[in-house]
Amino acid sequence: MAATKSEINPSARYQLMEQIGFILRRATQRHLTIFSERIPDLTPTQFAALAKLCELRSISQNELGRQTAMDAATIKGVIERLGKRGYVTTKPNPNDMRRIVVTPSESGLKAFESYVEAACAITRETLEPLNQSEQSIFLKLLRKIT
Amino acid sequence: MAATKSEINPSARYQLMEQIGFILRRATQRHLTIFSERIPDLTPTQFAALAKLCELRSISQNELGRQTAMDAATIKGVIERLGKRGYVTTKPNPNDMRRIVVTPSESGLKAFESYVEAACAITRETLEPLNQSEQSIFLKLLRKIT
DNA sequence: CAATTATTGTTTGTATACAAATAAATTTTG
DNA sequence: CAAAATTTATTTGTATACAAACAATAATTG
Repeated sequence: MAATKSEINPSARYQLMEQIGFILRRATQRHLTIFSERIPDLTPTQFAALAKLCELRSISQNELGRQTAMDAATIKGVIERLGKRGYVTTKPNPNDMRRIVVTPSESGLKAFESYVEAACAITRETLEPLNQSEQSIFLKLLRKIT
Repeated sequence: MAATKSEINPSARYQLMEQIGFILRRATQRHLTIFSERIPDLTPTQFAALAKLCELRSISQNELGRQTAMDAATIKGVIERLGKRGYVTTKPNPNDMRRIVVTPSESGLKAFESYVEAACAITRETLEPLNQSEQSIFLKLLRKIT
Protein backbone atom coordinates (compact mmCIF):
# COMPACT_ATOMS: atom_id res chain seq x y z
CA MET A 1 0.00 0.00 0.00
CA ALA A 2 1.34 3.42 -0.93
CA ALA A 3 1.94 5.99 1.81
CA THR A 4 -0.32 9.02 1.74
CA LYS A 5 1.11 12.51 1.41
CA SER A 6 0.54 13.30 5.07
CA GLU A 7 2.43 10.21 6.12
CA ILE A 8 5.42 11.50 4.24
CA ASN A 9 4.98 15.15 5.07
CA PRO A 10 3.11 16.21 8.21
CA SER A 11 2.78 19.75 6.82
CA ALA A 12 0.20 18.42 4.42
CA ARG A 13 -1.92 17.59 7.45
CA TYR A 14 -1.72 21.07 8.93
CA GLN A 15 -2.96 24.12 7.08
CA LEU A 16 -2.52 27.32 9.06
CA MET A 17 -5.40 28.97 7.25
CA GLU A 18 -7.72 26.24 8.50
CA GLN A 19 -6.79 26.68 12.13
CA ILE A 20 -9.29 28.59 14.19
CA GLY A 21 -6.57 30.26 16.27
CA PHE A 22 -4.86 31.72 13.24
CA ILE A 23 -8.07 33.02 11.67
CA LEU A 24 -9.17 34.47 15.00
CA ARG A 25 -5.87 36.28 15.26
CA ARG A 26 -6.22 37.78 11.80
CA ALA A 27 -9.80 38.85 12.42
CA THR A 28 -8.64 40.49 15.64
CA GLN A 29 -5.88 42.29 13.75
CA ARG A 30 -8.36 43.68 11.24
CA HIS A 31 -10.66 44.75 14.04
CA LEU A 32 -7.80 46.55 15.78
CA THR A 33 -6.96 48.44 12.61
CA ILE A 34 -10.57 49.60 12.30
CA PHE A 35 -10.73 50.48 15.99
CA SER A 36 -7.59 52.58 16.03
CA GLU A 37 -8.72 54.50 12.96
CA ARG A 38 -12.03 55.44 14.57
CA ILE A 39 -10.88 55.83 18.19
CA PRO A 40 -7.15 56.59 18.14
CA ASP A 41 -7.38 57.98 21.65
CA LEU A 42 -8.03 54.65 23.38
CA THR A 43 -7.25 50.98 22.91
CA PRO A 44 -10.11 48.46 22.64
CA THR A 45 -9.26 47.20 26.10
CA GLN A 46 -9.22 50.66 27.62
CA PHE A 47 -12.50 51.50 25.95
CA ALA A 48 -14.10 48.29 27.19
CA ALA A 49 -13.08 49.07 30.76
CA LEU A 50 -14.25 52.68 30.47
CA ALA A 51 -17.57 51.61 28.95
CA LYS A 52 -18.29 49.09 31.68
CA LEU A 53 -17.28 51.65 34.28
CA CYS A 54 -19.60 54.27 32.82
CA GLU A 55 -22.38 51.71 32.96
CA LEU A 56 -21.74 50.64 36.55
CA ARG A 57 -20.42 53.96 37.84
CA SER A 58 -18.43 52.53 40.72
CA ILE A 59 -16.84 49.14 41.14
CA SER A 60 -13.73 47.52 42.58
CA GLN A 61 -10.74 47.17 40.29
CA ASN A 62 -10.73 43.37 40.21
CA GLU A 63 -14.49 43.16 39.74
CA LEU A 64 -14.21 45.52 36.79
CA GLY A 65 -11.56 43.20 35.43
CA ARG A 66 -13.91 40.26 35.76
CA GLN A 67 -16.70 42.13 34.00
CA THR A 68 -14.41 42.93 31.11
CA ALA A 69 -12.52 39.62 30.91
CA MET A 70 -9.21 40.95 32.18
CA ASP A 71 -7.14 39.37 34.91
CA ALA A 72 -5.94 41.31 37.93
CA ALA A 73 -2.57 42.23 36.44
CA THR A 74 -4.08 43.41 33.17
CA ILE A 75 -6.87 45.53 34.63
CA LYS A 76 -4.38 47.16 36.97
CA GLY A 77 -2.37 48.50 34.04
CA VAL A 78 -5.49 49.54 32.15
CA ILE A 79 -6.86 51.51 35.12
CA GLU A 80 -3.46 53.07 35.69
CA ARG A 81 -3.37 54.35 32.12
CA LEU A 82 -7.00 55.50 32.18
CA GLY A 83 -6.12 57.28 35.42
CA LYS A 84 -3.16 59.06 33.83
CA ARG A 85 -5.53 60.26 31.13
CA GLY A 86 -7.86 61.62 33.78
CA TYR A 87 -10.70 59.33 32.72
CA VAL A 88 -11.01 57.47 36.02
CA THR A 89 -10.30 58.03 39.68
CA THR A 90 -9.55 55.49 42.37
CA LYS A 91 -10.02 55.49 46.12
CA PRO A 92 -9.89 52.84 48.82
CA ASN A 93 -13.12 51.18 49.92
CA PRO A 94 -13.52 51.97 53.64
CA ASN A 95 -15.64 48.84 54.16
CA ASP A 96 -12.98 46.56 52.71
CA MET A 97 -9.44 47.80 52.87
CA ARG A 98 -8.33 45.31 50.23
CA ARG A 99 -10.50 46.91 47.61
CA ILE A 100 -9.90 49.90 45.36
CA VAL A 101 -13.03 51.62 44.13
CA VAL A 102 -12.77 52.85 40.56
CA THR A 103 -15.07 55.61 39.29
CA PRO A 104 -15.27 57.37 35.94
CA SER A 105 -14.38 61.07 36.07
CA GLU A 106 -16.48 63.75 34.39
CA SER A 107 -14.08 63.75 31.46
CA GLY A 108 -14.20 59.95 31.37
CA LEU A 109 -17.97 60.01 31.08
CA LYS A 110 -17.74 62.70 28.41
CA ALA A 111 -15.12 60.75 26.47
CA PHE A 112 -17.25 57.62 26.61
CA GLU A 113 -20.32 59.49 25.40
CA SER A 114 -18.38 61.06 22.57
CA TYR A 115 -17.06 57.66 21.43
CA VAL A 116 -20.16 55.49 21.80
CA GLU A 117 -21.29 56.14 18.27
CA ALA A 118 -17.83 55.43 16.84
CA ALA A 119 -17.61 52.25 18.91
CA CYS A 120 -20.86 50.96 17.43
CA ALA A 121 -19.62 51.90 13.98
CA ILE A 122 -16.47 49.85 14.62
CA THR A 123 -18.55 46.73 15.14
CA ARG A 124 -20.60 47.56 12.05
CA GLU A 125 -17.52 48.12 9.91
CA THR A 126 -15.82 44.97 11.17
CA LEU A 127 -18.90 42.94 10.27
CA GLU A 128 -19.46 44.79 7.02
CA PRO A 129 -18.23 41.94 4.78
CA LEU A 130 -21.26 39.95 5.99
CA ASN A 131 -24.88 40.63 5.16
CA GLN A 132 -27.42 41.13 7.93
CA SER A 133 -28.40 37.51 8.18
CA GLU A 134 -24.79 36.35 8.14
CA GLN A 135 -23.94 38.87 10.84
CA SER A 136 -26.48 37.55 13.29
CA ILE A 137 -25.54 33.95 12.58
CA PHE A 138 -21.86 34.76 12.98
CA LEU A 139 -22.31 36.59 16.27
CA LYS A 140 -24.42 33.77 17.64
CA LEU A 141 -21.83 31.16 16.72
CA LEU A 142 -18.90 33.26 17.92
CA ARG A 143 -20.59 33.69 21.29
CA LYS A 144 -21.06 29.94 21.45
CA ILE A 145 -17.35 29.22 21.29
CA THR A 146 -16.60 31.72 24.04
CA MET B 1 -41.80 63.94 23.64
CA ALA B 2 -40.11 61.82 26.28
CA ALA B 3 -36.38 61.21 26.05
CA THR B 4 -35.39 57.62 25.35
CA LYS B 5 -33.19 55.72 27.75
CA SER B 6 -30.14 56.04 25.51
CA GLU B 7 -30.56 59.80 25.34
CA ILE B 8 -30.34 59.89 29.10
CA ASN B 9 -27.71 57.20 29.48
CA PRO B 10 -25.33 56.41 26.65
CA SER B 11 -24.44 53.13 28.33
CA ALA B 12 -27.82 51.80 27.29
CA ARG B 13 -26.67 52.23 23.70
CA TYR B 14 -23.48 50.25 24.20
CA GLN B 15 -23.49 46.65 25.30
CA LEU B 16 -20.00 45.18 25.60
CA MET B 17 -21.31 41.68 24.99
CA GLU B 18 -22.65 42.79 21.62
CA GLN B 19 -19.35 44.21 20.42
CA ILE B 20 -17.44 42.03 18.01
CA GLY B 21 -14.09 43.06 19.46
CA PHE B 22 -15.00 41.95 22.94
CA ILE B 23 -16.43 38.60 21.83
CA LEU B 24 -13.41 38.00 19.61
CA ARG B 25 -11.16 38.65 22.57
CA ARG B 26 -13.01 36.18 24.74
CA ALA B 27 -13.03 33.52 22.04
CA THR B 28 -9.28 34.05 21.67
CA GLN B 29 -8.84 33.67 25.42
CA ARG B 30 -10.68 30.37 25.41
CA HIS B 31 -8.66 29.17 22.46
CA LEU B 32 -5.42 30.08 24.24
CA THR B 33 -6.47 28.08 27.29
CA ILE B 34 -7.15 25.03 25.14
CA PHE B 35 -3.90 25.53 23.24
CA SER B 36 -1.69 25.79 26.29
CA GLU B 37 -3.24 22.68 27.81
CA ARG B 38 -2.51 20.61 24.72
CA ILE B 39 0.80 22.18 23.68
CA PRO B 40 2.35 23.76 26.79
CA ASP B 41 5.74 23.76 25.12
CA LEU B 42 4.94 26.45 22.53
CA THR B 43 2.69 29.47 22.16
CA PRO B 44 0.17 29.61 19.31
CA THR B 45 2.32 32.20 17.57
CA GLN B 46 5.50 30.15 17.92
CA PHE B 47 3.70 27.06 16.66
CA ALA B 48 2.30 28.96 13.67
CA ALA B 49 5.77 30.16 12.72
CA LEU B 50 7.27 26.70 13.19
CA ALA B 51 4.48 25.07 11.17
CA LYS B 52 4.87 27.44 8.26
CA LEU B 53 8.63 26.99 8.41
CA CYS B 54 8.33 23.20 8.35
CA GLU B 55 6.11 23.55 5.32
CA LEU B 56 8.41 25.93 3.42
CA ARG B 57 11.70 24.64 4.82
CA SER B 58 13.66 27.81 4.22
CA ILE B 59 12.50 31.41 4.07
CA SER B 60 13.62 34.89 5.05
CA GLN B 61 12.61 36.11 8.49
CA ASN B 62 10.36 38.93 7.28
CA GLU B 63 8.74 36.76 4.63
CA LEU B 64 7.94 34.17 7.28
CA GLY B 65 6.38 36.97 9.28
CA ARG B 66 4.21 37.93 6.34
CA GLN B 67 3.10 34.34 5.82
CA THR B 68 2.08 34.09 9.44
CA ALA B 69 0.60 37.58 9.88
CA MET B 70 3.34 38.94 12.12
CA ASP B 71 5.12 42.22 11.63
CA ALA B 72 8.92 42.47 11.49
CA ALA B 73 9.33 43.23 15.19
CA THR B 74 7.07 40.38 16.27
CA ILE B 75 8.56 37.69 14.05
CA LYS B 76 12.03 38.70 15.17
CA GLY B 77 11.20 37.86 18.77
CA VAL B 78 9.42 34.66 17.82
CA ILE B 79 12.38 33.39 15.77
CA GLU B 80 14.75 34.39 18.54
CA ARG B 81 12.82 32.28 21.05
CA LEU B 82 12.41 29.36 18.66
CA GLY B 83 16.16 29.61 18.11
CA LYS B 84 16.89 29.47 21.84
CA ARG B 85 14.80 26.30 21.96
CA GLY B 86 16.89 24.83 19.18
CA TYR B 87 13.90 24.53 16.85
CA VAL B 88 15.22 26.84 14.13
CA THR B 89 18.53 28.06 12.81
CA THR B 90 19.34 31.29 11.01
CA LYS B 91 22.04 32.25 8.56
CA PRO B 92 22.61 35.22 6.26
CA ASN B 93 21.51 34.96 2.65
CA PRO B 94 24.67 35.38 0.52
CA ASN B 95 22.60 36.66 -2.43
CA ASP B 96 21.02 39.41 -0.37
CA MET B 97 22.93 40.62 2.62
CA ARG B 98 19.82 42.20 4.11
CA ARG B 99 18.10 38.88 4.48
CA ILE B 100 18.30 36.25 7.18
CA VAL B 101 17.38 32.75 6.09
CA VAL B 102 15.45 30.80 8.70
CA THR B 103 15.39 26.99 8.62
CA PRO B 104 13.80 24.42 10.93
CA SER B 105 16.30 22.22 12.76
CA GLU B 106 15.93 18.47 13.02
CA SER B 107 14.45 18.87 16.47
CA GLY B 108 12.15 21.60 15.15
CA LEU B 109 10.82 19.27 12.48
CA LYS B 110 10.41 16.52 15.07
CA ALA B 111 8.63 18.84 17.46
CA PHE B 112 6.26 19.99 14.75
CA GLU B 113 5.49 16.42 13.73
CA SER B 114 4.85 15.42 17.31
CA TYR B 115 2.43 18.32 17.82
CA VAL B 116 0.51 18.27 14.52
CA GLU B 117 -2.13 15.95 15.87
CA ALA B 118 -2.56 18.01 19.04
CA ALA B 119 -2.77 21.19 16.98
CA CYS B 120 -5.62 19.78 14.93
CA ALA B 121 -7.32 18.65 18.13
CA ILE B 122 -7.05 22.22 19.45
CA THR B 123 -9.09 23.51 16.55
CA ARG B 124 -11.58 20.67 17.00
CA GLU B 125 -11.94 21.32 20.72
CA THR B 126 -12.28 25.07 20.25
CA LEU B 127 -15.08 24.50 17.75
CA GLU B 128 -16.62 21.71 19.76
CA PRO B 129 -19.61 23.79 20.99
CA LEU B 130 -20.75 23.93 17.35
CA ASN B 131 -22.11 21.05 15.29
CA GLN B 132 -20.49 20.13 11.97
CA SER B 133 -22.70 22.34 9.89
CA GLU B 134 -22.29 25.29 12.26
CA GLN B 135 -18.53 24.81 12.24
CA SER B 136 -18.21 25.14 8.49
CA ILE B 137 -20.54 28.13 8.41
CA PHE B 138 -18.64 29.77 11.23
CA LEU B 139 -15.22 29.26 9.66
CA LYS B 140 -16.48 30.59 6.35
CA LEU B 141 -17.89 33.73 7.96
CA LEU B 142 -14.86 34.25 10.20
CA ARG B 143 -12.58 34.10 7.17
CA LYS B 144 -14.79 36.66 5.47
CA ILE B 145 -14.18 39.29 8.14
CA THR B 146 -10.42 38.79 8.00
C1' DC C 1 25.73 55.08 -13.42
C1' DA C 2 24.37 58.09 -9.65
C1' DA C 3 20.51 59.46 -6.93
C1' DT C 4 16.28 58.06 -5.20
C1' DT C 5 13.33 54.67 -3.45
C1' DA C 6 12.24 50.38 -1.37
C1' DT C 7 13.14 46.42 1.46
C1' DT C 8 15.13 43.90 5.38
C1' DG C 9 16.10 43.59 9.82
C1' DT C 10 16.90 45.91 14.48
C1' DT C 11 15.77 48.71 18.33
C1' DT C 12 12.88 51.29 21.46
C1' DG C 13 8.64 52.29 23.53
C1' DT C 14 3.88 51.32 24.70
C1' DA C 15 0.02 48.14 25.62
C1' DT C 16 -2.27 43.97 26.33
C1' DA C 17 -2.21 39.14 28.40
C1' DC C 18 -1.24 35.63 31.66
C1' DA C 19 1.45 32.87 35.26
C1' DA C 20 3.31 32.87 39.67
C1' DA C 21 4.67 34.76 43.97
C1' DT C 22 3.59 38.00 47.61
C1' DA C 23 1.30 41.00 51.24
C1' DA C 24 -2.71 42.62 53.38
C1' DA C 25 -7.32 42.19 54.56
C1' DT C 26 -11.52 39.52 54.98
C1' DT C 27 -14.26 35.21 55.39
C1' DT C 28 -14.91 30.72 56.53
C1' DT C 29 -14.57 26.93 59.56
C1' DG C 30 -13.44 23.82 63.04
C1' DC D 1 -12.75 32.93 68.60
C1' DA D 2 -8.33 31.35 66.46
C1' DA D 3 -6.49 28.91 62.41
C1' DA D 4 -7.10 28.16 57.71
C1' DA D 5 -8.71 29.50 53.42
C1' DT D 6 -10.06 33.08 50.25
C1' DT D 7 -9.98 37.48 48.09
C1' DT D 8 -7.86 41.81 46.53
C1' DA D 9 -4.32 44.10 44.72
C1' DT D 10 0.67 44.33 43.48
C1' DT D 11 4.93 42.89 41.42
C1' DT D 12 7.90 40.35 38.35
C1' DG D 13 8.77 37.84 34.30
C1' DT D 14 7.64 36.24 29.71
C1' DA D 15 5.33 36.69 25.20
C1' DT D 16 2.76 38.73 21.68
C1' DA D 17 1.59 43.04 18.91
C1' DC D 18 2.32 47.30 16.68
C1' DA D 19 4.28 52.09 15.78
C1' DA D 20 8.19 54.67 14.71
C1' DA D 21 12.89 55.53 13.86
C1' DC D 22 17.17 53.67 12.11
C1' DA D 23 21.12 51.41 9.34
C1' DA D 24 22.40 48.46 5.76
C1' DT D 25 21.54 46.69 1.46
C1' DA D 26 19.19 46.16 -3.01
C1' DA D 27 16.31 47.72 -6.76
C1' DT D 28 14.59 51.33 -9.58
C1' DT D 29 14.90 55.18 -12.38
C1' DG D 30 16.12 59.40 -14.56
